[in-house]
Amino acid sequence: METNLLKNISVDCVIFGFDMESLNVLLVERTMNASQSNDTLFSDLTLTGHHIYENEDLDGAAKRIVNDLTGLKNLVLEQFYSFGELDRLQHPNDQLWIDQFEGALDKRVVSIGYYSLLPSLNVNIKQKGRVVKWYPVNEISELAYDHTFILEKAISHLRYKLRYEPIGFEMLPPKFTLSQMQKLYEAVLGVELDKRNFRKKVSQMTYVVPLNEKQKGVSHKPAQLFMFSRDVYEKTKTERYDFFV
Amino acid sequence: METNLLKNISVDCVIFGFDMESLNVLLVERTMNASQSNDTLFSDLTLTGHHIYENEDLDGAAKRIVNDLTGLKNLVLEQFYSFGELDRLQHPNDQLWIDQFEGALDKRVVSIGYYSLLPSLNVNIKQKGRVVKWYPVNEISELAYDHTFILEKAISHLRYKLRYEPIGFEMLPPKFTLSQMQKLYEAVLGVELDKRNFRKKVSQMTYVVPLNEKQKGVSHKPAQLFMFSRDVYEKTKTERYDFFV
DNA sequence: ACAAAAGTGTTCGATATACACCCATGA
DNA sequence: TCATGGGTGTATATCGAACACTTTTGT
Repeated sequence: METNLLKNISVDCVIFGFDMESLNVLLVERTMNASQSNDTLFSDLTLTGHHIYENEDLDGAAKRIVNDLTGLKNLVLEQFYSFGELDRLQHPNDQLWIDQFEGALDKRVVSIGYYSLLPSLNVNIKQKGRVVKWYPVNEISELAYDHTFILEKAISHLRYKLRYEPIGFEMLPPKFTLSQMQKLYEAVLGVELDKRNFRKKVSQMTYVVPLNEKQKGVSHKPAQLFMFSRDVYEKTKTERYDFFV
Repeated sequence: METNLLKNISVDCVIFGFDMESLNVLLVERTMNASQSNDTLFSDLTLTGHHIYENEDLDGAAKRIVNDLTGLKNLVLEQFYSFGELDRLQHPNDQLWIDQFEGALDKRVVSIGYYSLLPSLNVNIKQKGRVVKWYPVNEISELAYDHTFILEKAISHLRYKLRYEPIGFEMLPPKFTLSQMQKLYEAVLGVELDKRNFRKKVSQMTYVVPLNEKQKGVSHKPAQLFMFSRDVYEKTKTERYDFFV
């Protein structure tokens, strides 16, 4: 069914997850050994991406890439920016890697950036011989290729969007407490929020609906559980037309 | 200096302008005549775009495309979204056009969308045998290719951004009145604003600075002139970390 | 009984909204 | 002197920020 890969176009996916502590990203280890001695030449981390097929659209490619890694379907995927700098794959390490493993592909590649929000950290990552792990976004240093830049763009896009729209619930369990939701907002926005003021705001979000159910098995007062209703959100949202200073 | 065109990648530019009345877009007529009879087979409108060169980055390609059409350099250019639907160039008219004028290019093209804001409508458009005109965004019906979709994305991106950041001054003359600025905001946001409340907000924008100069030659009370200082803006802006319901 | 997180209200200042009249100029 | 758009202030309602104690559960 799938045909040729387009050698100049790829999709890179920034896969975000939340573990009730910090905002995390899935990264793949890229380790290159010398062909004879087997010494490690370099070892670094990349986002997950792939070239697109000729008969596949961009959203489809993003879906395929995340699905190949996590086995998940129907997840939130959003395109946020495209990257086409001339030198984006020109680091010597990148060149070595590309020559060895992707020799047929072109050195000039424009990559379309997508991000995905995962339901939780309990997903089973399909490792396929590569080491894939979650890393807290605050503890990531330099990535391979231009992936540090791509990640930064993704984070600021996510942050920007969360400020005005209810995204992010996909990183919480289907039933969540308000404290969990608050921690998510704090992790994404990188700021501490006041509990009472937070709850006052949330109580105006008609699409965050209380369930007839409480937390169980916690050694403190069990919290009320809530769910996010995209349905209610879509039906009640109104366009904002004013502007802010 | 420039080398090969990448056959699978193009950049499309949405060029916005403002004439103190409405928000406008530059569109190019695409008219196809039958080879013998010279009857018009179809005639419609497109945005302006072009494939990118192998040794040119995305921003550079966008700059080149707008410069070719307007002769302007150093204008605001911002990437907003990329378009890669399989059927985006599959309308029979598009196929006819591509076969005739761009035969060497591939039928599978991913296009990176940029928008540009022009200083005014007084720019000299380089016509190059094509008919290029400004059209009020509210009066545009169907465009060629997937350009209606691209335009819609561009408008909503512009609108979204104007609500939170001072962009759009590039569509005003360097010295402008508050009424002109208000009309711009109304045209972009698609809403009427209260004059006194608008001015109250603007007076908090330290980067909109009054000049020692007034309008001349108008048959009513001459208005105070203002300028936009990006410098002041960059120095005084603070990150917002809170969120809205 | 203790530890741990849940849950709750008020005050104060800032900001948004609604609204109407006089002013300076050119024709 | 008239037509045209420029320029201004106040009252009211709403929203954001700061802040501390009681409740419920498991151990």
